Amino acid sequence: MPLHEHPAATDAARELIAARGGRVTRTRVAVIQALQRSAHPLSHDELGAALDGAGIAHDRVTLYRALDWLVEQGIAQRIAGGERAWRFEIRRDGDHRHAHFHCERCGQIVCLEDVSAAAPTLPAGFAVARAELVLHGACADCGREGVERKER
Amino acid sequence: MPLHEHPAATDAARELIAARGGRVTRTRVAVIQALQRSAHPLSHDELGAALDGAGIAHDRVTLYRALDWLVEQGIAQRIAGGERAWRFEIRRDGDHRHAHFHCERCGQIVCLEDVSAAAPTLPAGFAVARAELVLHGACADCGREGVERKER
DNA sequence: AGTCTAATGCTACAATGTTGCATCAAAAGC
DNA sequence: GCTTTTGATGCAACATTGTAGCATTAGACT
Repeated sequence: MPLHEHPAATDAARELIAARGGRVTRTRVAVIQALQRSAHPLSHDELGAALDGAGIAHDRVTLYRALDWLVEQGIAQRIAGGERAWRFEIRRDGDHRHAHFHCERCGQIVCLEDVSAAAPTLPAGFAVARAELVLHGACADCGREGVERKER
Repeated sequence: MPLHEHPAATDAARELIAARGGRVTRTRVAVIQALQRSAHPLSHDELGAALDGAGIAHDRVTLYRALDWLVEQGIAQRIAGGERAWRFEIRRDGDHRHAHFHCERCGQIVCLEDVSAAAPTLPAGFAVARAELVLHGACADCGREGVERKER
């Protein structure tokens, strides 16, 4: 059992899962909590590290499948980031259509809560399910003068 | 030598390359032409097929490197599409910051020429180099009633 | 034609996901 | 509480997408 687990947060995660008729498993609970605690979207790798940190055994495939399920259920959402790997974040109430900033120096993805992708006019017949706006550049930390470029 | 090659288009591509001080090679010329001819951004795979069709021998690595060079030189640009693989398109005059539409049924990427990603207000210190706006949904063909869902 | 070196084409590898299948354990029934 | 059922897991093997190192080829220049 993970040390110092917060009961209230755990219960919220468990309910979120049970409400969808899914089985409440260590992996799913831990993934939801990790996503909820994080200020920015997490990659599969970062989530794996979080599970390790929580003392929860898992394997790559299990994590992929847990994430697939969460996305399918609308609990989490997948975003495309700047690199090849997907990143995941919890879907907050409402549509939560915020934009993301990808720092090309440190690789970090930051949520831009108050920036939303405007739905533009489209050719006839096109139906938009969701819009993804990603800004690429240098974040506040990396953009400062004198800051060493981090290897990445 | 490719059959029925259009001399004018070939010359334009050759000049584009030479102007950057690069060597004019079969691969680069063919890649530029394929990108110019295509109405939508092409994946690495699609480009490979195009080269095969033009009777131009190549290998995966060469194609990746040719594309890297074209992007580096500002001749082409990379976009993130809906799937894992990059897609490439020719950079037209000016900044060419148009948006893209990703059809979740047929996987196709369509350029939305007159939709541009609005540069939003950012936290202090953030510098935006480029913005990527991708709309996900169903394209005109796939959205029509009675159209069979294509496997993908 | 000969020289120089950027591009190419291997081979091998790395990163990110996916599939199939036997096993385990969460939820439900007894 | 014990058993059953089946969703979730863990493992092995594979698929896709992209990179690195290095010997060889072929543009460009003389």
